[in-house]
Amino acid sequence: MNEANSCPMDPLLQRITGRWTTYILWLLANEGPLRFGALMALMPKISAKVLTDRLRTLERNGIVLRTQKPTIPPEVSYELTPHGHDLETALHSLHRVALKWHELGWVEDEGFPDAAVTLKDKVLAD
Amino acid sequence: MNEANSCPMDPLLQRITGRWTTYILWLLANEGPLRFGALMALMPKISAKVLTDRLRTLERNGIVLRTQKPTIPPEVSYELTPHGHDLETALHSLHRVALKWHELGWVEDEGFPDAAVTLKDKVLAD
DNA sequence: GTAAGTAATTACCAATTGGTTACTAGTTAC
DNA sequence: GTAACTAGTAACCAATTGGTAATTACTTAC
Repeated sequence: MNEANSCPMDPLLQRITGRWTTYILWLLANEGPLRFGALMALMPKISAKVLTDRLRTLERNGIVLRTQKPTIPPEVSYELTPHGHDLETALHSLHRVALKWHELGWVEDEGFPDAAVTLKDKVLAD
Repeated sequence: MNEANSCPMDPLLQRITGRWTTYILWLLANEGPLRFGALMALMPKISAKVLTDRLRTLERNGIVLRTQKPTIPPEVSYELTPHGHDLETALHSLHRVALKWHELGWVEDEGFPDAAVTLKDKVLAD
């Protein structure tokens, strides 16, 4: 587990992390199956192109299942596969951290309000 | 928590996920403080430029602490801040999934060997 | 007859990201 | 005297990513 080559964490992270990817997984884990349009509505800043790309990749990886009714207009929904459900514990754990940090007033690229204590470099005397 | 605006998951994920970022956090969580060179050795494919960038961002966000001895040659090491330690439970949970999927033979962009069951689109009759 | 609704895909362009090479500093070992 | 050691930084270029607008298909409502 000490060499990147043999550590299974790296390939996993490459596929489930990244802009939007983990958030999509969290939404599916937390809310259950969602239609394409519902996912778009839950992520106002994402474009259809990127959402499609992320869902296709997750599908290829066996993490998300796509279900379509070939009607017009089409109705397509997405849910976690049985394997995808393996991620739920970790996602809920991350969510707990998110809530905690939110309460603490954590801000992106500014850190925590108590930053004076934790943010600065430590410089050890020579 | 249903609107992306108000959901604290999105800002958290934006800062701790992404190529290499989560893996760096996992290494620091799992192995303790590590020097720059040790991190490079554990990630043969990362470049110094990218590693520096990821560490700087994590530092700005109060998740990683940088400690330097101003000697020559310099000695710099990185560790999780107290807040950074909040992520340990989630990271270990992800690691458990990584081990399980690895055992199941999961392959990036090919999914699981039992893909026939989970990978294909479901098409519901009209 | 015309517009709306859904889940995309395509093409094109702009922005962001990442790779590579060279360079730095002061001490120690050869 | 010269090379190695460490943790970067800067400059430049190539590759990847993402945004936007246009388009599709058929049905239903106005």
